[in-house]
Amino acid sequence: MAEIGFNVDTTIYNDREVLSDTYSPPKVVGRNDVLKQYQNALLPVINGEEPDDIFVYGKSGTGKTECTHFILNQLESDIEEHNVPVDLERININCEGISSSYSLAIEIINSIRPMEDEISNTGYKEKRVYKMLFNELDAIGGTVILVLDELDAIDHEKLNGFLYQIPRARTNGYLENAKVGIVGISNDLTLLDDLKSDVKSSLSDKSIQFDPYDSPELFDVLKQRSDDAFLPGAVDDGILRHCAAIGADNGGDARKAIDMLRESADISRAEDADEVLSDHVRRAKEQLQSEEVITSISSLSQNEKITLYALVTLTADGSEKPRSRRVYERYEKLAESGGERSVRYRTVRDYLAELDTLQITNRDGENGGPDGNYRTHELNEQVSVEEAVNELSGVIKICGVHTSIEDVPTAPDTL
DNA sequence: TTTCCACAGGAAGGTACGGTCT
DNA sequence: AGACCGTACCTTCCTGTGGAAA
Repeated sequence: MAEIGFNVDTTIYNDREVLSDTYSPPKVVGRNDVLKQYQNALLPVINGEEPDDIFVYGKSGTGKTECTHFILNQLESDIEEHNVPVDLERININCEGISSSYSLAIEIINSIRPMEDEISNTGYKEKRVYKMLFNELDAIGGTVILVLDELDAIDHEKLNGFLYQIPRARTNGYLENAKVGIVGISNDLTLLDDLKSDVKSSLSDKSIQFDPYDSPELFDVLKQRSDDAFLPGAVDDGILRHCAAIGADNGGDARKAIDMLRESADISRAEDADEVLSDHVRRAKEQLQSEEVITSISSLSQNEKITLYALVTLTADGSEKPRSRRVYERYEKLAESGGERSVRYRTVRDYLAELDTLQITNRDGENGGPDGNYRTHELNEQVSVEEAVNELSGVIKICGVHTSIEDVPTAPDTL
């Protein structure tokens, strides 16, 4: 048996927490222009006026959330420091997993109320929910900023209700004590297009766009973090530039670049290396891509997993880029063998579209032949068969071994 | 040129479910 | 207990597309 032992890290990290998602750096790097816009948009707050609603948009990892918290922290400390007579309360809601205005209102109510007074997610009439919400906000009083992160997670059209109600609550007499402003953070600009015109016009007045970071900006971000995170000599600027370049190639996402740096350093530390090397970065990149896909697979529904499993077995059978109909036929067989009720072809097409969106598979449109246009599907090159089969093991147990799954290679070869 | 075929995808509606209200 | 509410998941229907065949 190999000898197992733990060594205290004396060469790489000074403070690994600095590279975590939850860490807020004391200074924001490379976003001065948007911070200025933010500052202007929030001026009514410090003057005790009704706050404007602000719409913040940009791709993920462009610093929207970080800048929002930074500027609001700054606002709070300035109010305190200069004894400004403004009672400011901030309510942070992450909208991931929230599907409608109704659910959002309930989420806010429950975030204000103590645990024992929380209400359930369904059952109440919508009007009643808004009444409860306004009561809670009014009880807080003063200026209340609702920070709604990942607002685009909510079905765009279903957001109209909430975004219509809140700004008008005061004029309609539902709010007497509280001045409520919304800061909506979205990865998706089309959110604004899908809103009703009156809702849209009030939001678009104060919208702030976050562009993706370019490579030099990402370098500055990484440099700032690495100075605190690492011991001297552990990471040189060349490694930071490497991570920055990968980040810039992946949509200018600072979070991804920081994750890449941390993963590289973890690999380096695990190997007792004195410093982070390019090879560590390369392996970290592969590992993170693979992890992302595997996480997506584990979150799929049972039928989506069977659909993916159908594609895995077809691919293992040597069927290159099978089309939707072929995947469906295999899916039906698998579902049947597992005693599951199979869904219709139309639904499986939706599953295949979802798998493509999650980048678990690649979906191509083809034109030609007697069938006109059709779609073909293949596993994303980052998904190894072994990992996919591991993640789908629950489904495989149910469906049994009725296809040529025995032939699925278990070596970590990508297909 | 028209018709047919196989397909993609949007829209609307059905159903089951977990919840509250009266 | 039964009406009602919102949600998730799914089916059905429909329109549009593009190549082949008539």
